[in-house]
Amino acid sequence: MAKAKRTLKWQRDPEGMRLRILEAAKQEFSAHGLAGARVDRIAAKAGANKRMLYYHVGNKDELYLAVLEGAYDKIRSEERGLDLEHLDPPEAIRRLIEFTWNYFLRNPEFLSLLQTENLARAKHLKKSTKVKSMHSPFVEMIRTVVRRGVDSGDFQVAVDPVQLYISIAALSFFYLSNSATLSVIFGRDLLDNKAKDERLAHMIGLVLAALTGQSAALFEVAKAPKSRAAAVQTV
Amino acid sequence: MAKAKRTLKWQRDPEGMRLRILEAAKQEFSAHGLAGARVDRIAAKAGANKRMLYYHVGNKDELYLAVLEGAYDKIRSEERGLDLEHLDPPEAIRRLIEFTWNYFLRNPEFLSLLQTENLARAKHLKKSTKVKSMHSPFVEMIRTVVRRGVDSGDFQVAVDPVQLYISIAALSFFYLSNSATLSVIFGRDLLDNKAKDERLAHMIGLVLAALTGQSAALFEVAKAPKSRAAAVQTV
DNA sequence: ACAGTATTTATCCAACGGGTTAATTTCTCC
DNA sequence: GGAGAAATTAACCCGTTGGATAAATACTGT
Repeated sequence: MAKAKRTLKWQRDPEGMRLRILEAAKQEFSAHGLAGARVDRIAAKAGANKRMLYYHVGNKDELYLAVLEGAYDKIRSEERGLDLEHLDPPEAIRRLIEFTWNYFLRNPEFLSLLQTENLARAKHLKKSTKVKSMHSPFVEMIRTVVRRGVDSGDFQVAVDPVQLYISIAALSFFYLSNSATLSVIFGRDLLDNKAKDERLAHMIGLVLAALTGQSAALFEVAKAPKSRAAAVQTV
Repeated sequence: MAKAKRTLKWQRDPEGMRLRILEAAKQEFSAHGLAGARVDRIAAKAGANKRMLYYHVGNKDELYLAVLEGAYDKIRSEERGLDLEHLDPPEAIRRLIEFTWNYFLRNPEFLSLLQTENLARAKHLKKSTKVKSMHSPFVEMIRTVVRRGVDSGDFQVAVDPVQLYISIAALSFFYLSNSATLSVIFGRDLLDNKAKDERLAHMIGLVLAALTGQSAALFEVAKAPKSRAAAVQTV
């Protein structure tokens, strides 16, 4: 009784509320896409009233854009924390692939949001000056790493850093974002631990083999006796 | 007058109608996703009445599944038409990459549909026994090509064919399906002809370099004089 | 303590959207 | 040539949904 009095009817918490709204919106948009997302569900998940969304962020589209900007902001921030410049080039590339893979694994909503935004042909992203100014540090990182690798003789090729960046992202992104349909097609779970480990090893092997020309050392199997090669490959 | 009499009010054409409905539905679902698609728009695009959709195909979900099944059917059919078994292994892989790239370019709705279905975690695909039974011939193709390549000494590695298949698809798929956001992020059009040519060359170079270990021959730039290497790379 | 403002709640509503019902027209086969 | 089935049209139904309005409640500074 006395307690009920202390917690009157509600407390003010604008910042907390805004964060809860954005978090709820992120979940809702990534789970259902833009058209499939329900404003009422976002409000409910945020423990709020629907009116609050409009008060603190804006209408559905503005809400969506805020979520998208937040997602880019987050990955850019983590990317900046990765220091690859001083590693030897093959190790730097390996770390880059591992980071990308793990980031996507840890943030599946990011993948969904990008898929959704691309379905919309980046209509919203184009309007966001904020995101346009958030350049990934990876392109320059890759450029210098590749240059160093070529100079040191580790790498055989001076590959376009943008292409390489896209390729590294692609190898992880597609596997994870399309794992649902791929798992059905192949009739096996691509997301169990064994499959994930194999995928990471494959991606690292593929990219490093291409750059260094040392296929043998990077994929498990080399030009070993054929019988053994056949045995080791995982299928 | 006499003519107007001949074309009374409408003609019967169940097969044609069904096809027009499915084509319209494909466009609508790929342009707007499942939740964003509008049944009325599909009807209008098909030059039909909304009731016709339900009469000839079913409700929205069934319509969507029919479209999805049609999309898989089409790509599997074209895949079967590709005969790579008798080519020498590097050439076979090159053709495989080119086919994948061009198929995705020619059928952007296929990409969108897959994105949409993955956003839905393959909920509909799982219910389709039809699609589950449509195995891609590429996995076995790749398996034998890789085996031949290893035996002949063209390839240094016996890579898992499923992994390679996914990787080849990934390199094209991600680039194209995410070209809208990537173009904004990089501030350049990834779909103009020059960019597309470069992308195809990059993908072929990457995969073949990894398999053969001959990076130099495959990417444009080798361990040439550094100044030249820097000049040639595109960025 | 109280006036003014920021924050939150409780309703409401008009448009939309998927789906249905019932009537109408064309075709086919006897 | 007409009866019955197949195909198509037109109109309607009703729950949902994004968004708006207005009133209530909790802070803040003075």
